Amino acid sequence: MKKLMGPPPHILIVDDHAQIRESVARFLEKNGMRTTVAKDAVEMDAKLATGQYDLLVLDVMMPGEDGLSVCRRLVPTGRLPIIMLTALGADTDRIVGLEIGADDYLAKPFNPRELLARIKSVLRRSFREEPVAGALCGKRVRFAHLTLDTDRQVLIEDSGAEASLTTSEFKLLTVLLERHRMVLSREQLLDLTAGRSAGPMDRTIDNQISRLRRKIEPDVLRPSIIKTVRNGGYCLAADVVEAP
Amino acid sequence: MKKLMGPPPHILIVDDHAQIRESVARFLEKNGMRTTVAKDAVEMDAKLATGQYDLLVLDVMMPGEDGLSVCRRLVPTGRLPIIMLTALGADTDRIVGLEIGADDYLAKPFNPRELLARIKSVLRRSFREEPVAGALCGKRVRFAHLTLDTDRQVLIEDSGAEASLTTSEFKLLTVLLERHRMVLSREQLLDLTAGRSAGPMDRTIDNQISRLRRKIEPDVLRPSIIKTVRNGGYCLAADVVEAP
DNA sequence: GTGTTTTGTAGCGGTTTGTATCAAGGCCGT
DNA sequence: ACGGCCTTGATACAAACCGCTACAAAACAC
Repeated sequence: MKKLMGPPPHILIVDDHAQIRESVARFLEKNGMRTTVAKDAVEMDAKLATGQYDLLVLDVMMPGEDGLSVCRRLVPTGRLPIIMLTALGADTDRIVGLEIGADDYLAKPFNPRELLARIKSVLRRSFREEPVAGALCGKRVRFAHLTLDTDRQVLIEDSGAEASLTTSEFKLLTVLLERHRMVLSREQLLDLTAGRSAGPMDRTIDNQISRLRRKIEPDVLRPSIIKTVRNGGYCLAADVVEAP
Repeated sequence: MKKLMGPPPHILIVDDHAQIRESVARFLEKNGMRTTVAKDAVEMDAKLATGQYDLLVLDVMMPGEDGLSVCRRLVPTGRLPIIMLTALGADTDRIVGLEIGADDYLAKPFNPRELLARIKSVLRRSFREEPVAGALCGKRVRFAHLTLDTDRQVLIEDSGAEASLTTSEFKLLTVLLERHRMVLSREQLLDLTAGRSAGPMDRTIDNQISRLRRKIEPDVLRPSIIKTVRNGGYCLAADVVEAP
C-alpha cells in the first residue's frame, strides 16, 4: 500500500459522548494524525472557523443540530471530506448520509482500526493540492508602503527595492494579509502556516514575526504594520488592496 | 442531491452468483446506469480489455482468483474505482480491502439502494479529482516566457530559441503545468511522474527539478517559475494558457 | 558489444527554521 | 514610583532541508 507522507492530516471529531471523542482522538494520534474534538455542532463551527482541517468525523445522533443537518450544510461548500458515525442498523440514516454527500460512514460500535483505514482511504481520494498562497494566489497585493508579488514571493518597496522572502515568512505574511486587521493567536498562526499545533513553550511564531518584521517594518523598534496584541497574538494593521 | 448528467456511468459487476449479478445489474439499470457482468476474474479481464468502465463492483469470495487479489492487481494500474462485496462479519477482509486501496465495500447481504448510493458517492469523488489531468495532450502551452510544444516535447523561448526536454523532464513539467499554483509534494510528484512511491531518503525529484530549472528559469539561482515550498514540495507559480 | 544519453544515488555545504536563553518592557500590586 | 511577574523581542546555536556536483546504473542507439 502507498504511504501518505507530508504533514500529518488534521482530523476534526464531533461527537457528544466524551469517551468516544477522546478514545478516537487518542487512537488516531497514536497513528500519526492530528486531532481536534468538538462536542456538538456549535463547537464544531467555532473550530472550523479558526482552524484548518482535512477531514471531519461526524456523529449523526447529537443534541442540538444533528449530523445529517450539519452534513447537508457542509457538503455544498466543497473541500472538507466527511465520515459519518451512525447507530447500527439505522439503514436509512446511512443511505441518506451518503446521498447527501458524505464521503463515507461507519456503524457504531466500530473497530478503531477500520475507522483509520476509512480515513486513509478518503484522504487518499481527496489528495489535498493546496494553492501556495490561498486566495491571494497569483496576485499582486499592496499594503502600507509595500507590494507583495505572490508568484515570485518577493516584496517590492515603493522605492523599487526588492526583498525576497523565505517560504515560511511568505506563508506567514499571506495568512496575515488574508485576515488583515484581525487578531490571530499564535496557535492559529502556527496552524495556518505550518499545520501543526503548538507545544507548551512554543516561541516559533514570535521568532517568525521577528524575522518578518525585519523585512517589512520601516522602524523595527516601533512596528507599525504587524502589531502585537499582548496576550492575544498578532495583527496586520494596514489596508490591503489588490494591485495590477 | 445534485445529479450528474452526461453519459450514464458504466459499471462492471463481478460475482460468481448469477442471481446476484443479474439482480444488481437490473437494479442499477433501472436507475440510469449501464452495466456489464462477469462471473469471475478471467471473464472480468476480458471485459476490461475491450471495454471502457467507470467503476468495478467486485465480490471478494470467488472461485479462481479472489477479489482481494484482483484488487491488489488493479489498484496500482490507476484510476478504476472499486467497490468490494464482502461476507458479513469478515472484518479483516473489509479492512484489508480498504488498505489495499479499494474505494469502498459493502457487506452481503446488502440493500441495493445502499449500493447505488455508494456507487454515486464514489463516482462523485473520482470525478472531483479528474478535471485537470491530461488536458495538455497535443496542445501548445504558454507560461511565463515560454511555450511548451507537447507534441515534440520541446520548449520554445520567446526569443525563438528551442530547448529539448528529456522524457522525465517533460513528464514532470507537464504534471506541474496541469496543477499549476498547487503545492505538490515529492511523494505526489513521484507518483504522478513515475508511478512509484518514494524510498526513505529519496532525492530523485529534487534532482529532476534542478535539471528542469536549468532549462526554464531565467535566473537559476533565484527560481521564479518553479518555487520550492520548504517541507511541502514544489509549485509552478505562473499562469498557464493554451496557445495556438 | 560499444558508446552516448538519461536517470537514480550519495554527499557536501549553504540556507532556513525551531529551540533555548537572556534582555527589555508592560501590567499590577503595594 | 518601585519592584516582582509575566509577556514579548532579539540573539545564538543546532538540526533539518534543499541545491548542486559528481558518479554509478540503466536505457537507448548503433
